[in-house]
Formats: sequence, structure tokens, C-alpha cells
Amino acid sequence: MTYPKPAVAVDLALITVFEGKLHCLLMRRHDAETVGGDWAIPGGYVHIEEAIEATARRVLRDKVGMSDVYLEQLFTYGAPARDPRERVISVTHFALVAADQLDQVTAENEDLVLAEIRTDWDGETGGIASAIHPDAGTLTLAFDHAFILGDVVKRLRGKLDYTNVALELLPALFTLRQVQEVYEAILGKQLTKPAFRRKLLDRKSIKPTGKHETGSAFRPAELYTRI
Amino acid sequence: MTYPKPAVAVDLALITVFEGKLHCLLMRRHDAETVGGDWAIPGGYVHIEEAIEATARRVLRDKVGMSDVYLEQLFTYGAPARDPRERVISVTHFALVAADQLDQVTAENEDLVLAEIRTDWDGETGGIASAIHPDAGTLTLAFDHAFILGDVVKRLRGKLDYTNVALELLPALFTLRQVQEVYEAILGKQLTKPAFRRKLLDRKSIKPTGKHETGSAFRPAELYTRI
DNA sequence: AGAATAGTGTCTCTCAGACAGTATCTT
DNA sequence: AAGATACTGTCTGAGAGACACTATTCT
Repeated sequence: MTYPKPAVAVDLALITVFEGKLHCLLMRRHDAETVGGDWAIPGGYVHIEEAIEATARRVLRDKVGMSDVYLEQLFTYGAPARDPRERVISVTHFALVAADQLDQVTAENEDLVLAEIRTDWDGETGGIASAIHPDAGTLTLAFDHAFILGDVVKRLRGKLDYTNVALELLPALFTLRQVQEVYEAILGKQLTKPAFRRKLLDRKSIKPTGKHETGSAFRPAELYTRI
Repeated sequence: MTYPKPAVAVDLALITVFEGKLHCLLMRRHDAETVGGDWAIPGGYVHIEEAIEATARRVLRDKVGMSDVYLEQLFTYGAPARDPRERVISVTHFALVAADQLDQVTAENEDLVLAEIRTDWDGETGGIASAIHPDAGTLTLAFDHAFILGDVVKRLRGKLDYTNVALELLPALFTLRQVQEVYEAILGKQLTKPAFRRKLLDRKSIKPTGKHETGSAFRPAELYTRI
């Protein structure tokens, strides 16, 4: 006996830190009334012979125009009514990207915007997130995507202290101050500089390059790179 | 346009600590030659109007005969050839149960056994696990289930120090020594008693009952319970 | 009484936070 | 030279591991 099958999709939260704030790439939907919102994270159906991560990378390439990013499976969302049109199970991933890369794709594609992610809960409590655009204000998110973005923030907060995922949000060369800004954006709180430096350097996951930043108003900081 | 859809299943790793060792419930397959092994963790297809966790609880009830257990989504496995018969995407969960409960179901059902899970890697490195039965020796696992069990161990090791999941593996009343045994079984290494007691009690997630264990050869330990 | 385990007190070492100080670059 | 930020040294308190000690129960 064969059962009717749910559809399987991959949704992709593209995360970056821009001007000291967590941001996410959103895609305009032209069917807002049927899916419950004007904006959504990019996604696509899993093809019958395609690995799940391959779907994620295809969505990244075809819908966003990027490749070679840090990608991680987050959670699989499958509430029967999460998509009002048909049963869709979403194997959701998140990607971590440096801000300059996302700037480029939003400039080239009218339907892609970068929105700030805000949460009104502390630590790893959990809950929904809201997306705020500098011009348009708070964006209405389709499906369960406000909930998904909340889960992304929660996961990132949890992984910060025992992994190096934060470095994926920075360009190839970066200052220690920039790393601290990424941590502060994700955790939503201030950190103390000396303790942060020590912890980061003790981890042996970055190394100094001897080069320094240019164009700074005052003393330029040394540039570091991933090991 | 409609694409051919993959099937979606939920697989369920039922975990317990028995005689100081991590164990897992396995189900005998009668189609070993087509699925690559004699033993598998229980699973079932997601029905078209059924939430994913509801599938997990249905599998738990219908195939194992249990209810009211700690359940958590682990990962979604979707390699195209993981099931040689058809494309099946598995939203895998794990359940944590006290050993006495699993003892009961294996006694009642011939096709269910409790096998020890062993890993040959340290900490949270990751890798496959093997399943060892007291009489039958090493069991051959179907599909990617050796890999999945490895991921379960990895996840449990990671969650031990910042959650109370370990308490789900114990009966309603337990001694501090039993809690330490659970931690040691999961981590695969010895811990020191005074430090362990302090950390556990400082967490305020268990409380003493005033009762003591009976039938012990020597001084009986106090019984604690979850708060 | 002796054996075995339950449970506790203390020392030390490591590590994170806080603060204050020094170094270096631009205007 | 002044100002701003990069970077560092030191103090302190919290917490984990190691060890030794006391307490309690059964044979």
C-alpha cells in the first residue's frame, strides 16, 4: 500500500552581521495572500535523486547567486498546516556569510533584501523573531519563518562558545574588534574586551597577519585570519 | 508542474543506560537482504495529515508499546541511496527512557532487543557506532543506522553539561551514584564524585526525598527525585 | 569489629570578569 | 601635542579536580 506523500523542501536562512546587528536575507513573495506574508527565506523542493544538502546548495546558487558558504542543518519543520496550499515538510538550514557578500546580491536582485533580526527574549530562551527593514519597517514573514528565524538565533547563541561559527560571518581578514562585534550581535549583549581577546586567542583558531587595517580614524588594529 | 516526491519517515532511537552502559532498542528486520542489515531502530512513514512528532509518538506506541517519554528531533537524513528500495528521507528522533521500562518491552516482544552501543572515538569527535548484543555479539544494522546511532551519542555528549537530559534516563527515584553512572556511560569516561555531586546539586534540578534505597549490601544512599 | 560505600571539607589550579594602565596611530 | 583607540598586566572571585576525611549501614 502506498500513502499520499508530503512534499519535502529545503528552506535556507542566510545570516550575516551588518553594522553590529544580526541580519537575514529575505525574498519577496508574489503570492503573499496564500502563504501568509510578503517575505520569506529562500527555499526549494528536494528533487527525487538529490541529497538534502545538495538542494540547499542549489537554492543558494539559483535563487541567491552564491556558493562556498558555511551551511548547517537546523531543524525539520512539519506542522500539517504550516503551508496553507499543501503539506510541505521543510528541512531548514542556515548559512553564515560575510556582510559584503550579501550586500552584493541584494544590490543585483530587487526581490532580495537584508533585514535586521530582532528577538525580545534573552539568552537561549527561544521564541519568534521579527525582521526589520531600514526603509519598510517590520516585514510580515510567510509560513512559520518568524519562528524559524527565532530558532536560528537560539542555535547560534548556543554554538558560539564551543565552536568557531562566528568566524564564518567575517571576511578573510578581520580585526579582533570585528569578531567581538559579531559575538555581541548574536548574543545581544556587551562583552568585556580583555577577557574576549584572551578566550579567542587561546582557542588557536585565528592567527595574526602582521597587516593592519587602513582608513581608520585612529590607531589601526591588526588584521587576523582563520587558521 | 509536480515533481515525484520522496517518502518521509520518522526513525526513533530509544536510548537507555543499563548496567552502566549505553543501550539502544533494536527491531529485527525480516527483509535484511534488501535493506542491508538484520536490525534497525524502529520507524514509520509520516502520514499526510500528521505532525512529525505525532509520527514519532505513534511509532513509539504501535511498534514499541510505550508512551510519555522524552523525545527530541536529532537530524534529517536524506542521502538518495540510504534506503535501497526507494527514496526515503528520515526525520530521526531519539527518546530517553529508564532501563526498567525497556526491559519490559523486550521481554514481551521477540523482535525487540536491547543492544549496547559502543563508539571508538572520544568526546564529541563523531563517527559510527556499533551495537552489541549480550548473546548474539555485534549486530549488523540496516540503512545508515550505525551512523545515526553515532550521531545520537555525539548529541547526548554535547547536551550533558548544559541540560538535564540525563535525568530522563533514570527512574522516578534515584541515587546520586546512579546519576553519575549515567553521565559516565554517555561520556565514556570516569568522573570524580565530589565535583560531580556539587555540580548536580547546584543546578537545583533534583531534590532529596529523605527516603533511602533498600537491599544494598552496605550503607544505603539517599533517593532523589526531579524537581 | 570490619568492610564497603555514602557523603563532606579543604586545598589548589584554572579561568573569566573588571579595571587600570601602556602603546601607537591620526589629525 | 592631543585625542582616540589598540592592546596588555594584574587583581579577584567562581568553579572544577584531587585528596583525604567522616558517617552510616550490613555482615
